[in-house]
Amino acid sequence: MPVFALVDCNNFYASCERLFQPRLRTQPIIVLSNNDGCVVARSQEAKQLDIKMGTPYFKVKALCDRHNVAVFSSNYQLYGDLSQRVMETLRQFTPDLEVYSIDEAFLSLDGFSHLDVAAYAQEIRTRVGQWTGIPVSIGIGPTKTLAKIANHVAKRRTQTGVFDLRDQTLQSEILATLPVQDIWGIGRRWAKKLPKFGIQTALQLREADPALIRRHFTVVGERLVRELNGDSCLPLENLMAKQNIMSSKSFGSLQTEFQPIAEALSCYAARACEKMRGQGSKAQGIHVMLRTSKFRQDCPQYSNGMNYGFPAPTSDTRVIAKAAKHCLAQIYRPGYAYQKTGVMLTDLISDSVQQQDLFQRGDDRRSERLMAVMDALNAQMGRKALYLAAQGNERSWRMRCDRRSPRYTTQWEELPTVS
DNA sequence: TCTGGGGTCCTAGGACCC
DNA sequence: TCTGGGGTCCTAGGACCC
Repeated sequence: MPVFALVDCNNFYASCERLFQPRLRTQPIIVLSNNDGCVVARSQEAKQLDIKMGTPYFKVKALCDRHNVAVFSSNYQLYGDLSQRVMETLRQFTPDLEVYSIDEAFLSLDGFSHLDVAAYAQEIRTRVGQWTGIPVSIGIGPTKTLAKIANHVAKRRTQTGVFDLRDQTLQSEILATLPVQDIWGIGRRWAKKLPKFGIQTALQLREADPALIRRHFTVVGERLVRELNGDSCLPLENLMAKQNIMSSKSFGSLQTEFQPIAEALSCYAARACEKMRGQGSKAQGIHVMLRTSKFRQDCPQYSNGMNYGFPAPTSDTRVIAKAAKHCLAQIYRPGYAYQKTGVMLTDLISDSVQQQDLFQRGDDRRSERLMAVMDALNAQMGRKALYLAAQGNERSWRMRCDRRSPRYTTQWEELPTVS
C-alpha cells in the first residue's frame, strides 16, 4: 500500500517573519497580501484573536492596534528563499517529493515501510526545525487526501506535530468528526450542495455511492470518495514546467489613463517573461486582462480580456511586452477607474523541443543572448538593473507595501546585523 | 481611504471533418 | 424534398487549490 506524508509549514509567512525577529516570538503576527489588502497569514496568537484568513486589513486594523499585533507586508523574496531551504532539507529524506505549494510538500514513503514511519516523520520534523528554523506538521496516510486530513489532525490535536492515519479504525473515527467542507478538494459550492445528498461528514462522503457522486460532482468528486476509502487515485506529480504563467496585480490606487496602465502591464510582462525563461519555456500566445474594481459599485464597471497568438513561440520580453500593449490598446476604454491589469503567457512549450523555424533562427539566437544577459544582470544587481523603457520610471501605479521586512537572505544590503 | 495573486482540472457546446 | 453518426479540437466557464 502506498504511504504518503504531507509536510506543511506552520503559519508559514508568520514563521518566516519571526525567524529574524526573535522579539516577536510571543507577539501575534499577521502578514498582508499584495497591496496590503487582505490578511493571508496569521501566527497562532493572531488566530486566537479571531482574525480570519482573507479578511481585508482595514476591517481588523483597530483590533490589531489594540492587541499590539505585528503587521507585515508580503515579503515574497524572503518566503521563497526559506521555502527552498525547507524543500532541500526534505529532499534529503526521500527523492520522491512533490512540492505542492510554497509551504507544503507531499513525500512518498513507500520504500520506508520496514521502518517506523511515524518515527521517521518525527525525525524529518526535527531536522527541518534545526536546519531552517521553520516549524512543520506532518500527516501520514495511504492516499494524498488522507495524508492531508492527517496533517489537519497533527496541527490541531497533537503535541508532536505528527499524525499517522493509516489505520482504518482510526480513519473511521477521525472522518466521523470531520465536517465535509474541511476535506481537501471540497470548496464552498460543493460544501453547500453535499448536505442535500445527506452528506455532512467526511465519513458520510466516504460511504457515498461513487456513481452518484460522479453524476453530481464530476470525476473529481468520485476520485475524492475513492481516496477517502484508501484507494490512491492522485499520484505524486513530478514538478513539471508550468503550462501558463500569469502576472497581474492591483494598482496602488485606481488608474484612469492609458500610459501608466501600459507601463504597469509592461512590468508584469517583463516579470512573467523572467519566470518563463527561468523554467526554460517559450510562449505561443498571451492573454491580457483589464478591469475596474468590483468593490466600487459606485463607479462604472468594465472588464475585458484579449488573446493574441505569436507567429512563432517566443520568450523575448520586447516582443511580448509589445504584444501586450497592443492588446491593452484594443480593450482600454477611457472614462473608467481601473483597478487591475495583467498578462498571462499561454501554451508554453519547452524551448528545447521547439520546432525550428528556418527564417527566424538568427534573430532568435540574438534575442536569447540578450535576454540571458538581462536576466543575469538583474539577478546579480537587483531586479531593476536593466528594463524596458516601456516599463516607465515613475511607477505611480505601484503597489503599496509599507510594512515589508528586510529581504534578509536575498539582498546584501538587507542582511541582518548583529551588534 | 483601504478588499491578493497565481495556478490546475473538468465539462459543455460549437465548429469542423469524414 | 429528404439531411447520420461519430470523432476531434477548441473555447468559455466553473469548480477547486494555496
